[in-house]
Amino acid sequence: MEIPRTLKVLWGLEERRNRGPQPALTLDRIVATAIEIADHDGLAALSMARLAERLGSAPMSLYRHVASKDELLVFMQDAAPGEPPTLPPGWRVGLGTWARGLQAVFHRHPWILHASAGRPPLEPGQLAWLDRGLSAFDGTPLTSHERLQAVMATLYYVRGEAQIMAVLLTGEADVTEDAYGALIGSLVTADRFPALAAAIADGVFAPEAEDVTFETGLSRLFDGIELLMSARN
Amino acid sequence: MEIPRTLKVLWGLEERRNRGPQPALTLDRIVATAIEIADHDGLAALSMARLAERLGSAPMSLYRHVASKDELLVFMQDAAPGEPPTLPPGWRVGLGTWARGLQAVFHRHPWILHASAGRPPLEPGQLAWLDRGLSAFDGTPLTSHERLQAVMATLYYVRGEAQIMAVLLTGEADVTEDAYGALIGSLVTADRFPALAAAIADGVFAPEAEDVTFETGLSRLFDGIELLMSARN
DNA sequence: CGCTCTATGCGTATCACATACGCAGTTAGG
DNA sequence: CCTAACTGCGTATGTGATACGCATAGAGCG
Repeated sequence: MEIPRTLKVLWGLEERRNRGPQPALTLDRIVATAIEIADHDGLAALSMARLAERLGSAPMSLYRHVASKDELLVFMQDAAPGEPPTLPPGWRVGLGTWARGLQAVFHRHPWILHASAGRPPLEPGQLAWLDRGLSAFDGTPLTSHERLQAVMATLYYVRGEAQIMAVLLTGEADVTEDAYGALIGSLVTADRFPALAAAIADGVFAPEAEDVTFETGLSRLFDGIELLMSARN
Repeated sequence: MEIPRTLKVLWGLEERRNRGPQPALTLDRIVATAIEIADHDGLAALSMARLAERLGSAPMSLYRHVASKDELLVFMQDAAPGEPPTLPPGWRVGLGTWARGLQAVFHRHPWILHASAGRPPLEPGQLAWLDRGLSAFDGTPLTSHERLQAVMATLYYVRGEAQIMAVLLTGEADVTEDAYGALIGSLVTADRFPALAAAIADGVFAPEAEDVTFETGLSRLFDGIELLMSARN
């Protein structure tokens, strides 16, 4: 079982010698700048050339610190979420805080959703969040397995929501929000999409009160978890 | 309010003249072949050149039928899911069938998760699925708004799960499943990740019975929806 | 029945990008 | 002070998307 280089670096397992010149570039600085670019201009705008330019170095210099662009993306994914929030007591508020913190991360760094995880999490940053999420259930009667499944379900929900909402908020939309209502109304006919047409007729796509979706769905999920828990008491 | 060309094509609103030579290439054939490539070799392997080669034409010929590669991706996203499944009666089984159908789509076409939606759905394929999902609640006491939120929550959950699981199943993993348990056990220490360490000690990452996650979490969510519904009766 | 106009296939060229390879300069430790 | 371990980076190569414009095919009009 060989630990991949990328993980070794992330966990600080790489022995650093100290022979050569003073590094003008650090991995931290590279990753931080790459995150800035991705946050500001999107993942597509992040090229090794642009990154090097922003860092004041030549493109190839980056490869002394990063094996490939893919590895850089892994580093970025691990660093961008930062420390998970401190959770208030009570599993429901606690996990709610965790979920909203995660949502905020995805809103701040939407590109994380495009850079795929690649495997079950083994990066320290990811594990810190997972650990914090699990800690919300300290003192509850759920088994470890149930706790993990509850946290993962929450993660799925938050991630899915963020992904659907991401591009909507990025402003890439080729149709404005106002035009959307009109367009969908004209395209959706009752004979072809009966249930949807009925919903539209009830005004579900009117521009008011739409952004409660996240909280509402989360409450459903938490209600379900609570039901499981109360079956244990 | 101008309807983007892409949507016009998808909804068949484009008037087709019929003057020139018989097209050797059709949009349908292009999209179907592109989906094949993406399914088989991943989205990264889908280049206009490779696609053209598979179609027996020159790369630039594709641009007569598709405005750009991005537009092609939208067409692919719309076509790949196919028809939504017919739902059995009863909202819970119905929505469950819908969710599992959607999960199957994501497993069959994992690249859909990477190609971003771009906006709230306006493609006929997406709307067909949304409509079918909503139809699961026919005859229930939920309001249109609540139905939409329930379906969207389910969508978020399924999509999030698929995205986390996708690359795991693609086999890109740089760490085998067996090695994973050992690795995570050695990296996660109780002082740094107490809750996670406890869970691991309880064997949550042992290789047995892990894939029930999808159904379990979905049951939690459905329980929450059911609670809302029974409050209405 | 030939003319014309629209649509199609595609060759060429350009530009952006990731990255292999190897040289040259730098400095800590012997 | 000298040498090995490192760093920065110039050059070159291959891939990919796509603008532009030419040549051609065939439907409908005269």
